[in-house]
Amino acid sequence: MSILEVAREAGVSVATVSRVFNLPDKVAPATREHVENIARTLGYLPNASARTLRTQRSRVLGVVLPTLTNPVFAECLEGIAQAAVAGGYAISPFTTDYRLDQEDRAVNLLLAGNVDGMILVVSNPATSTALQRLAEAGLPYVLAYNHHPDHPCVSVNSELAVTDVVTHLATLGHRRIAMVSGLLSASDRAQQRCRGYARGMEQAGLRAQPVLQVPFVAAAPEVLGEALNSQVRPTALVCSNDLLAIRSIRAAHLAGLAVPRDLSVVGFDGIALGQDLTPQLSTVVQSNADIGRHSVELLAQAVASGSPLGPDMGLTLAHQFRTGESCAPPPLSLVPPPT
Amino acid sequence: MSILEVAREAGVSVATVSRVFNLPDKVAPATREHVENIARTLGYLPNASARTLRTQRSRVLGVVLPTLTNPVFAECLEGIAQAAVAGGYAISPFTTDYRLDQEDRAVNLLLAGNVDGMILVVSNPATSTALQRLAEAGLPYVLAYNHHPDHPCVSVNSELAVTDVVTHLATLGHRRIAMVSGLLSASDRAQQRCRGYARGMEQAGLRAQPVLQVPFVAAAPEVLGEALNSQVRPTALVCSNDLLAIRSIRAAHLAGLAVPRDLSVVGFDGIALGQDLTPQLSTVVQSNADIGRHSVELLAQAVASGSPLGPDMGLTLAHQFRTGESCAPPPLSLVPPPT
DNA sequence: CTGTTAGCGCTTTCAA
DNA sequence: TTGAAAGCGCTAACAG
Repeated sequence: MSILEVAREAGVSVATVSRVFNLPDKVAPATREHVENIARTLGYLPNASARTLRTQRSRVLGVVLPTLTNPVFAECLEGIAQAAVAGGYAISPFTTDYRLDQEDRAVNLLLAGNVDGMILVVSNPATSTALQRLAEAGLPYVLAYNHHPDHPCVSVNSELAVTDVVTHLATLGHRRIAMVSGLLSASDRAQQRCRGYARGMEQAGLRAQPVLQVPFVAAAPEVLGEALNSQVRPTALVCSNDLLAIRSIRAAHLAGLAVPRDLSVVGFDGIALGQDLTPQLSTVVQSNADIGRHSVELLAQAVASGSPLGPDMGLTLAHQFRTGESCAPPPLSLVPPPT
Repeated sequence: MSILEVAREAGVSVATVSRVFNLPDKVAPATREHVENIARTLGYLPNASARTLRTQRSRVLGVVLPTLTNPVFAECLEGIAQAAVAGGYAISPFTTDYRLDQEDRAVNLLLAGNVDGMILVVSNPATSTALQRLAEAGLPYVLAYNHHPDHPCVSVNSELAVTDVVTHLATLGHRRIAMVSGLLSASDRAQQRCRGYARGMEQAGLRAQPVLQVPFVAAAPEVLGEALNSQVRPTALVCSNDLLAIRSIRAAHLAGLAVPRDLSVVGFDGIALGQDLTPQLSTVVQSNADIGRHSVELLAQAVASGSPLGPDMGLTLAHQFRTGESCAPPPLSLVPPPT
């Protein structure tokens, strides 16, 4: 079913059929209706590849993110998908599983695939070779969740958010507050959040503890179990993300501690599920769908204007602390007496 | 950067360059290396749209699913994405939010987008107009999670699985077992699972109760609260999916009931998160990633063979019941005395 | 083993 | 307001 058959059937030229779909105003109303009818009865759908080849515009946005297994990114992708459809774009997502070679591959595939722009969540913008090549390619792109002065980023101020969380916990009376993170090398987000922790502790006049690094999911109970069984165990855990917070709560349970009675736990991301848990997750809420939506909008804008996004075109979205049920004042017995 | 420039630079014809990328064996090794070098230094990437237009093959698979907000589908999409990359395909996902008009739209967009095949999770295969058109279009497609004799489906036997769950609960001593479902009209999955419940109850010689329908997420505490506060409240809840199970546990908590002490709750789907919760979710586990992977493989096979998948080409994957911590024998006080 | 060439389906000047 | 025709970048006969 090509434009040619529609043209023949309608007794007009292919140019006219094309105009009916792309510049309807430039076609006489009668002709237009006629062509539209023929097209409909024939079930004609303009061929996207041909159009892309001709116009050098695919109306497809590439998306590169670590995994859909973490609801943060699933929520974000949902936002991207919605905004894309609304803007007349399709998307082409790739998953990297936090691996740099996969980042590279995805960007290549996308570049060859004629996407009009890309949204990516990279491990580390400062060192990503994929990002480098992309920037050189002159294709519009925007980073989501990352943060870097040389690139347009849509994110929240993670560092500040975590600092505030620590302050909050300190205000509740906590003194031994620990940070739980995934592999620090795996993402700049993790690093920012740890910096926020360090700053928060400093501001509260507390001594920062070594970050509890959970190298992979299954290691959580072990790593945390050890920390929670120590003599001077923390009374509060600041987790770098919600998934980690959920596992920390589990680890606490396995160690015989109740949350929040014996231990407070705070997450980061605001995944929807957090509110359905018992205890409801206390967390830093960012709208993941909005991060996706705004990324699409920036990109659409760049595509329309024909120029890539400058590093200053990024967006820092608002975040907020949601007081759930997983954090409370420390057990009295564990509050050190004033000195 | 087109094939022409590479050809010029390498001093060969475009045909040779094309062969280097598509039929490397048909090119003299020396020429091949030479062209490869030129292509690399020029940063040449073959244009996917042009190739698609010429070959009528896009190496893109369309995906239509309800939402990424439910980890079931996010896990499935992750599986799809992985298998697709492995098979040399890109994917183009659309989200329908369980709306039929969106299903329709997505299928249209995908049809116009020259995808080589589609994986879809529809509301109801029996009534989906989108599915109808797709089948007529002669494009390979496969349904995931759905179940219907006229279409190739990759799924587990939900009905049987739920029947077994009910049997299990009955064996534990439960008599008042209720079914919790989302809108029954929203999906054939929900209907199958409810049928499984009815059958299980019948087999156990128990009286099936009216299904507790939770029309939308936020309504869970209300609907369930009412049921759980009644005089003859259920001692066990069979939930149509894990998200519903998680909310049911929350609702129980709000109603002052502890799970599993006062109430047993079983889910369906086996989302990864279920194992990190306390209590760990008892659920029917299906490998969502595998459902995605197998769908891709079937589709790839169909594309390779040039013919759509017949209705009998589907796959029923294994499921298993995972005994978590959310189900236990009923409280003794609530077990009716033997008659 | 390599080159020439005809389109794939569409948009877009340019003319009429 | 409409049509004729060029060409986007690529692959695949076909010829050599």
